[in-house]
Amino acid sequence: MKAARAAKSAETREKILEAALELFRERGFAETSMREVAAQAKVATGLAYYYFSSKDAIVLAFYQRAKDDLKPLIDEVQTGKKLETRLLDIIRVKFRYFAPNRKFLGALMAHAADPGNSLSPFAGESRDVREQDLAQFARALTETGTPVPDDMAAHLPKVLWMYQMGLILFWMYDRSEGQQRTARLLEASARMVVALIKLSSLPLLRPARKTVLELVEIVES
Amino acid sequence: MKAARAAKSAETREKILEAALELFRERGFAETSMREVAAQAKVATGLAYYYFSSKDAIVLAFYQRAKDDLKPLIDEVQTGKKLETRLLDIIRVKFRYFAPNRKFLGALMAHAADPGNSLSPFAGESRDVREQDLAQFARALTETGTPVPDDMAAHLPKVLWMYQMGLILFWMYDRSEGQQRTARLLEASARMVVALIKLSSLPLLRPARKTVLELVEIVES
DNA sequence: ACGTTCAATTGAACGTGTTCAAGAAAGAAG
DNA sequence: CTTCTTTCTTGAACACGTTCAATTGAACGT
Repeated sequence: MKAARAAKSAETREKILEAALELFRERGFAETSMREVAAQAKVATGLAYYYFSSKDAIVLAFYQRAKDDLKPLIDEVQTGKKLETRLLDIIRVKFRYFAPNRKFLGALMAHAADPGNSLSPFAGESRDVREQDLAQFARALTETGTPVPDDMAAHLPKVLWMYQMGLILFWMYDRSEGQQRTARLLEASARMVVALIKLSSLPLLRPARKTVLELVEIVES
Repeated sequence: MKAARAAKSAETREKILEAALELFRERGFAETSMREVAAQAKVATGLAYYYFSSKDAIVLAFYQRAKDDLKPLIDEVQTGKKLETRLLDIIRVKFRYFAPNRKFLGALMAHAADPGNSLSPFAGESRDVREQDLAQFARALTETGTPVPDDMAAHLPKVLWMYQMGLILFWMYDRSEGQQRTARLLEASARMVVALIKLSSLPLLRPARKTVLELVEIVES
């Protein structure tokens, strides 16, 4: 029986992942050792490394799972008629989903921020997550019939993705109760982002648009 | 003799700092061990910890020294008549100074990006550095006689500081030869930043300015 | 000169993330 | 059933950042 073996293996992997996430949530990422994770999952230390290539990889696995969990939750919310509503809904769904793990998600950011790591796990592994995010923003733009200048169309989803990432970073640092500061920033900034997109279609603002596009192209090159 | 003792102590500290920076530059931050640093400085491992509370603290010490080194270099350049020239000059001076250490400075960012570290060394220790940066941008604004709306005046230096930090982050990641992408981004973005500041004085744009200010105030609260 | 004091210095020790040689378990092949 | 192969699983071992009890040695009071 090949399937039973694979199932048992997946089960063990899951057991380790759950044990780790539980401890990360309780005690924090840095404060939890791989030995404790293994003990909690009732396996030997080395086995955690058989299933996960590093401690960071565990957080990354959670991140991958989040991608799959979030897909239907976001699809459910891709109904609003206005772009602003869609942006708010998409981002709020993510905040709600990640809320219990808010504190230790920062640990991932910390390592991802290290330029030395650009080739390593993160760039490659998190590509699917980013692709999915981009598709969601692209969908929100087209389905709401938001008019977008031709030269901006290719870049706008990525710009919205960066906007989202900035908000998530702010959210991870946000120590206000219930992260209400992030909530306010989200509302105010989403309004502004949408206003800017609308303004960008005005013929009068063509030079300004070209200037911004120049920046975007340097950043993405 | 008390002074001789203190001088010797400072000398040892300097010896360790130099040994560390040399190895960090050659081999990278993560790839250099504290034992190697101590060996290079010809002292015992523990002594490095007598002078520096952690490995990160060594990079921080370099960062502190940079602040003092940069002060006269930037003063020298605070002469341009136009705000754009000043911004370009100030930021270019920093790039030039940090260039040899570009790769390992990222290591500091990585740890500083961890939300769990907000109370720890970085927030406190890097305050002076930030204060000095803010003062430099404030000086550039006033000495060039740039007209700034009253409600923006208090925030603008910090906004410029954030702009600078964004550029530095981009620069640390920039793998293009001689970081030419950063050079181009700097030029294009500085032009835009200055244009935006000028536009912000137009009475017609008062509502837009208020919107942006609302965001800035949420972020800084 | 002699003991006292305290900054400076040492190297072993701790707990960490990670690796690895060795072994157990489970199918496949004969 | 026996042997071979592949997949899991183990725990000791490694190098790391960091801590610490112990030692040195220079300045000081007497």
